[in-house]
Amino acid sequence: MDLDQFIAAVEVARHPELRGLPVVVGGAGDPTQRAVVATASYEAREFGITSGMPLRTAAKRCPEAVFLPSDPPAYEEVSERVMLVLRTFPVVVEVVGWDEAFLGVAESTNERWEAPEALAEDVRRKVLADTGLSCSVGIGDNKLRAKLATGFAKPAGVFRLTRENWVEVMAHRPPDALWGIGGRTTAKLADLGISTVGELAMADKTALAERFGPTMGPWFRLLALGIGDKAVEATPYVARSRGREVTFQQNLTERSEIDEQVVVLARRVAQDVADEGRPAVRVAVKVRFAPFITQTRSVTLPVPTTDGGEIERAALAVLDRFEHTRPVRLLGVRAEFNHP
DNA sequence: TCTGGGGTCCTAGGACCC
DNA sequence: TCTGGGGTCCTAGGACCC
Repeated sequence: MDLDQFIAAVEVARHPELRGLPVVVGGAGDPTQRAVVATASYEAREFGITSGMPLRTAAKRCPEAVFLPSDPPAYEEVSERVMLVLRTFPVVVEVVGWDEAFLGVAESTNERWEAPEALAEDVRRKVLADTGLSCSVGIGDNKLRAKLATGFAKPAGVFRLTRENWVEVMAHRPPDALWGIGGRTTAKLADLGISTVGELAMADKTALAERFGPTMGPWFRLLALGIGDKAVEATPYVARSRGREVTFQQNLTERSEIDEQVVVLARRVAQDVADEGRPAVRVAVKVRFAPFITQTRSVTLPVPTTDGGEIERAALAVLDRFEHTRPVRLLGVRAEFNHP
């Protein structure tokens, strides 16, 4: 299940007068600031506005669009309501993000599998009735195919992608149509003479391993064959890390100011670590220098800790290891936990 | 089109150890 | 004399996803 234009839909739901207008949500809602589009309404997408695009660009494409600030707590709350609706069905629910979840239905034990479309439509109807939000449902014989199917189901529809129609639907598409292959890998594959999912499915395993490593190479081929996990897990997920980062509207040039901001971030991270109740084993600092040069440095703590002072000191020590020669555009601090 | 913030996982080289 | 083999940990960066 994937909610349609989720963030924009939440905003339109609480500002009904915006229905039918191009709505763009992102940053502080000010298109002159450094920020990107979180979600654009379908009306805004008509103007070529897409997620991840700088707000400034979006404003150029559609000056009359309504720009709204991003309000994560509001989206979190609505998301939780949707997930509660999903849990009223006889399915295993695995939450993937604010706007997505896998619904696990056992083929052999659930008569609904005979007509998964009927279940899918029930889900769509109940989500809409109980939350006012439109969603799309993809049906698949594994998670990869179900996930990709939601894309073909959009907006407000249902689509079934299984072993039966995989080749017909996917073989002619570029590799980045797959979930887990992006633009970078698609470009590298093109260098190997592979430009479609069908070609990737038939590619030489050894050649892929040589180019992309022993895990990724063969995995890409499996993706192209439509092979993937079937297990839908309801168990709450355990974080591997917690981080905070901020892009400054004006680059920082004073070292004292940079130190101050790292302390602010480290204290927030320390609070998150304390809330998590598990000790941090490693602290990483990210610096994006002007114009857009991103570097990270990190340290394994001598002793795992939840102590804010320790995390703060570690972050400052790591910050000191960068070569500070350019203005700073972004700072980030991240704490890592031991694997659960 | 001057490019957010929150994450995850993989890779590869060097250190270090036996 | 001119160089083992395996394993683990640490670190930086890349790629991807929502």
